[in-house]
Amino acid sequence: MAEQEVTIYDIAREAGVSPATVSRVLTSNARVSDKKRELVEGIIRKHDFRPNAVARQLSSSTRILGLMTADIRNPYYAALAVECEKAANERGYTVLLCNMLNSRAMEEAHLEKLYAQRVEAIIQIGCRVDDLATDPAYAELVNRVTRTIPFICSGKLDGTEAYSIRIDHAESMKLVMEHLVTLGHRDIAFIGGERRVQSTHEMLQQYIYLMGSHGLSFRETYIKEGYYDESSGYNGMKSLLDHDTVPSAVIAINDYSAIGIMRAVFDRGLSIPGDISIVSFDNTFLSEAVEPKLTSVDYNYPEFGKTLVESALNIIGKKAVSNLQFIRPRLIIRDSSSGLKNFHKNGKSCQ
Amino acid sequence: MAEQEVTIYDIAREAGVSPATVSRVLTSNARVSDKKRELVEGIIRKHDFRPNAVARQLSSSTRILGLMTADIRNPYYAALAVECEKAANERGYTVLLCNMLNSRAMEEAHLEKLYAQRVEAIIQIGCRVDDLATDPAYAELVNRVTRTIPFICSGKLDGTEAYSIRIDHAESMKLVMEHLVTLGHRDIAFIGGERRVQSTHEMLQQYIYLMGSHGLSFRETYIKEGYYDESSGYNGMKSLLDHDTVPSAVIAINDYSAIGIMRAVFDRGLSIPGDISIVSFDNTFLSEAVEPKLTSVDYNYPEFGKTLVESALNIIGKKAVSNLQFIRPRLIIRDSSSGLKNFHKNGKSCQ
DNA sequence: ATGAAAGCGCTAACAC
DNA sequence: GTGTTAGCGCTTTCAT
Repeated sequence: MAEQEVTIYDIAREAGVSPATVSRVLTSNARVSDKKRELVEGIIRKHDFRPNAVARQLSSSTRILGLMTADIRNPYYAALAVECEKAANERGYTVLLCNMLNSRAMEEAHLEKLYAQRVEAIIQIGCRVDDLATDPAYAELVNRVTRTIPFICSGKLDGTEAYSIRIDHAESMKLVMEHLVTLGHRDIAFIGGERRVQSTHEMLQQYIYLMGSHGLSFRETYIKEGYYDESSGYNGMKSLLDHDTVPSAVIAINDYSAIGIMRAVFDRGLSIPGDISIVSFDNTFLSEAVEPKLTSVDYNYPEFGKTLVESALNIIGKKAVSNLQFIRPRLIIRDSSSGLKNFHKNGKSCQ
Repeated sequence: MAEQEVTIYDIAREAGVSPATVSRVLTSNARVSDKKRELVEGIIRKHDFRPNAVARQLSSSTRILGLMTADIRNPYYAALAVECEKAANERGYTVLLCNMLNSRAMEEAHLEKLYAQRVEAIIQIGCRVDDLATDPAYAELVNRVTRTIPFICSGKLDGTEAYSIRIDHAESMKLVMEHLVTLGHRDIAFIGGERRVQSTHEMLQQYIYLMGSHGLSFRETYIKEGYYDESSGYNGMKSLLDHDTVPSAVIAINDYSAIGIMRAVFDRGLSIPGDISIVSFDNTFLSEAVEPKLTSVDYNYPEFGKTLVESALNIIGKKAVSNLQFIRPRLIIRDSSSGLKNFHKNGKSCQ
């Protein structure tokens, strides 16, 4: 450590050329004679010189994208964040990842930070942008940002110029419901999620609508609101088993809560999918890590990430981008769902 | 979008003061008269001015820490990365997070990037620094970096000036073995992990040693090498059940592979911990998400993250920091381990 | 306490 | 093709 920084000027002096020439071989934005190019490249190699990215960013563009996620420890966000990063890297961009950890204060702090950093666009996945009712204070902050920086999110922000690239949650629910109805299920419950969250709201609405349109009887008690974690699933399912007619199929708000639901089912000595079918959303690695493997709705993370990043870059490049785009979900059918009354499927009466 | 950037000069002109004064109120590094301070602050607020962080970084320090992790989608790295970020934020630092996605090419690319970005220190968790045998090419690259930037890692890098803050894996294994031996287990298997990885190597060695020191008979076939995922656990356990005397306890290389091991056990109609006890490492959220909940070794992520970051900051601040520090593991006892021959613990014969 | 001015390390006109 | 020069937006001596 502790060594004088080598700069472009040192290289230039040693090569007997101007700093501009060194810059040219570095960026290859202009032609330089082979002779000088090789000379300069040699000296750069000799000193292991790496141009200061901060200085570069100050005089040209930063080529940095800001990515704000709710909580990277959640597999859903981790999967999507990684895909965004891949897509960005492919286009020569770096991603500055911020974790909001479900704190509204951090959310604002990170937005400010990314703005100060003059990233070229900000992509936000989760948190305020997922609210059913937009927080006016946050909208105002975003409006400040969008005066100079494109803002793309996975949800919506009423009263702002935010671009939205979101999952078609109604379509997701439709895939799930049709799958279950086709299998013969008529008593279908929905566990987990908060109504104040846009996506959950849409799913809930679609769930109720489809129960009706399929001629199934809708019961308010078949909806168990909660959060998005294991214990929400467990508690929701437990209360369903305690106080109600047992449904033949359960829709979990996500994979994680499905794990809790499964635990509650097993606790009662019931089997999956023999006694109860379970279907979830997100299709994270958890879907394949549990037994039976979960039937789950997939959002095509590589494409989702790519769409977010490509849209950001197109907006930066002044190309026309639709304000609202949808990601088409698809159902991945595994072992947690099966036809009604299909007991003892594998010749086992328990587990 | 598209609006002329407001700079410190604009603020200065409007306030009738010099740019230096505006800078002073921004940084509060020097005293400014209350009168001018309030005047300037008013104008800053009026324009919602935020100083350009890139320009700041160029003229003073960046206050950025580079964090390289193997794969953020792995709950272990996610947990640790988040704690590092928290610790850094508390000290006024920003974290630039890089995902190596288990690719050696990305690992080098990210190291170069962080170097170019002139981060004040680089923390690497996972990948090359976890290898038993240091990759000389990577060591050389790191040596280049450490000429100007402190490098801290979770493993080791022979022949470099890297600081090491690592888990005491031998101690981890000791905790696990003593727990199992105390419960009466004598046939203990070890599933998952690669020998070429330093941590696995240490655990394996300690496992063999402790089998001996406890007078238990060691069988080579009780060691099933693999990777660190669910299917490694599943396949390892399956082969154990197929070809060998069934052990009464299994040590899993991590939570994720433990899930696979559990699946293989259940597939055979055996119970946990009734027939087989399972203990794992990492204590990620998965330990609590499965049934039965896993007994697992915890690494105190908040403290681990804090130690990494504090050490980095101390090195930056030229304070004395030990080249090698250890994180003390602790065992979290849950439901997947119990006394030998404790069948039908909960009155259930199955599941 | 405050202003003038010199960087920080690089890029990009502009001139030759 | 190549060098000169003026920024990019801020911080920080150095005077006053």
